[in-house]
Amino acid sequence: MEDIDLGLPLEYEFYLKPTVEVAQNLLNCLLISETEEGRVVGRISETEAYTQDDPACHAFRGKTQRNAPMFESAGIAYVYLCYGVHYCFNAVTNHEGIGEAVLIRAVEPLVNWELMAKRRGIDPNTAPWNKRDSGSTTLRTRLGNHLCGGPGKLAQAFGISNKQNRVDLTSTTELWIASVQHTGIPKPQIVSSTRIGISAASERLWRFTLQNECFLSKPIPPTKACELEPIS
DNA sequence: ATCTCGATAGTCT
DNA sequence: GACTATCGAGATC
Repeated sequence: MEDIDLGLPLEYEFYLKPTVEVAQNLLNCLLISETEEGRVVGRISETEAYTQDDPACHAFRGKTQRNAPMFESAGIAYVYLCYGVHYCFNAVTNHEGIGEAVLIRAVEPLVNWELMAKRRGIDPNTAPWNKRDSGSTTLRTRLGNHLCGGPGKLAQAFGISNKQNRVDLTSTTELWIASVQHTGIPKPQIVSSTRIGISAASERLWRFTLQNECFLSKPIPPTKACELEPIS
């Protein structure tokens, strides 16, 4: 169970590409956290891109103490506290001096569900939502989404806090991202939608997921009715 | 399934 | 002083 192939850590150059491209390329890559408590691994299933010319980006109005890591080296972590309670984990992209990053919004738990559940304060055996229902949603999906289906949740499950701000994600010491196949996902499999909780720049469809993905922070909005085939 | 609402604290105007 | 890249509980359909 613990002996899955972790591949190789993504290199500095991976994060230098345009931020929107990096956000798409990060899908299906592995997020790995190693602490004294143990190692946890997840498969990245939802990302969002934030560029400096984007009103929704923390760096839009220039560098401040909080967003400074976004302007630093590509491939480091940018972690910040949101709503006073939750940490959000980003991978910094683009060259130094440009404030851009990719928010990791959801992962599929792969290794050490037990530790993730412990950190999330969940008892997998007695939690009330831990019941098979009559729908298509499986137990595994529901548990996975409770563990890591959202930026705040996955940060907690992976033991990420402001202590991980600026950690080098290309180094396999504490927190890193790895790719099993360096080529990434074929573009047609990628679905883009509006970013969650963002009102500015709503025309930028920079939330990225894969088709048929079930480990998500929120469902993908239904396709517009006019784009659907009529039902005969 | 979809909604509303409150908690909470750091950041920026 | 007014936000906020969220979460979970509780209400309602």
